[in-house]
Amino acid sequence: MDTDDITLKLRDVRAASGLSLSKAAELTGVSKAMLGQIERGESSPTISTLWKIAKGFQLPLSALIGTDALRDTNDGDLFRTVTFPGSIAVKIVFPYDPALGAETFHVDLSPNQRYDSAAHAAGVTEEVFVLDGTLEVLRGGDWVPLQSGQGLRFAADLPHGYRAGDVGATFLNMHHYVPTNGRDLAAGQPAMEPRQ
Amino acid sequence: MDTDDITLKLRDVRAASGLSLSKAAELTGVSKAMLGQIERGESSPTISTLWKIAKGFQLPLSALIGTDALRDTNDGDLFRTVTFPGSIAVKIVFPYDPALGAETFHVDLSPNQRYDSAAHAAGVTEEVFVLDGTLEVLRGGDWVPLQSGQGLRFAADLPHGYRAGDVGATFLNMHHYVPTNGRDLAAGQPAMEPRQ
DNA sequence: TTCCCTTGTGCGTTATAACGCACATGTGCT
DNA sequence: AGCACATGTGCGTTATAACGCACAAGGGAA
Repeated sequence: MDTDDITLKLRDVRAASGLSLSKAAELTGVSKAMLGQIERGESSPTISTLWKIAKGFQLPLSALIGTDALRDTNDGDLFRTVTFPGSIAVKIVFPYDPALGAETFHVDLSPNQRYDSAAHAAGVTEEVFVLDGTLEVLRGGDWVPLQSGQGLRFAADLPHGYRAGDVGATFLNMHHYVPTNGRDLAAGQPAMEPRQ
Repeated sequence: MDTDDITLKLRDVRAASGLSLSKAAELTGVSKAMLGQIERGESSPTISTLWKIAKGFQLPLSALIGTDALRDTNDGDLFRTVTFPGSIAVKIVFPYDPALGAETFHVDLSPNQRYDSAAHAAGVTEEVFVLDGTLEVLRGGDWVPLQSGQGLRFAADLPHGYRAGDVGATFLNMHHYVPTNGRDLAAGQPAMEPRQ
């Protein structure tokens, strides 16, 4: 999905409305020369003018931008690595997306390695799916044993921890945050600490 | 939803990944001075640079633009009926939870077996993580090849499909639905005003 | 035909997005 | 203390988005 699709979208939208460039310019507050250039792909509009156009046509921005571009991530060719406080390295399988409120990590623990996590924000839920080895998850006050191919879902707004077995453990770790409505982004922060 | 929220979104996204401006600049190909100005609302980025940023962070554009602004006016209510049409055997790893809006399946395809899925409801996002074998995912007209350990996130409100390789494929399939809590979707806000 | 209007595009100027570099501050380390 | 490094911001320059205006092409209507 490319950004040129905006040109097609705008052309279709304007054609559907039956408006000329002049009237569209008068309606949106964007000069008709600029509208023409955008439609021809000769200019990459700023979001400010994109917003003017969407407002003039009384349309959401999604009507101008390709829907695939709004949600498809880049092909997961290479994973970025992030380090949690506690010095375990995890790989990002699916990065945090505010629209989903979810992120997925790929974690690898050496034999008998343990990692404890403090309580996250209220409402945060974690899921664990063991890919290889054996793992124990501290949920509430109990260590829940998991084998390869097994999963566990638990509330992460309590202290919890992970402990690998004698052969180590590899598992996926999904974080689900509470849906952030609008601007209260501070409430649904992902759990990745600023660390390198 | 105001376009200034892009500043908040970008700040939040960058903080979530724990990246500095310098590293974010190196990752996205956008100068750190520009990233800083965007975060501070001192500049209205073009969609071209917005695309660079999204690509660098491996995020969809919706992670940077306010979701309210993107919502389609006639979306209507989304149905949470999960219909995973029969012909293939799936195992429920994590059942559907209304609080999360997510569910996870464990799918096993025999060699060269193919499964096509019709478009789901608008806004549904799927994630695929290959556990074993090789898999190809039909996303937006293209077959994306995936190997064991690789993942892909894509919009599932378009026709999509799965095709196993010569050795079959085992993969996790996560479905993310959109929370249906009523929100202001027609709220049009003015664009960012040019500075003087 | 001529006149008038509207269509979309091209041109020159202005505003500003984007860049590279340098600076001030802060933090950790010895 | 001092040093080294990283962070984020300010400055000057370049690239380009956006503007206003003017032009050429295509319709009708007389």
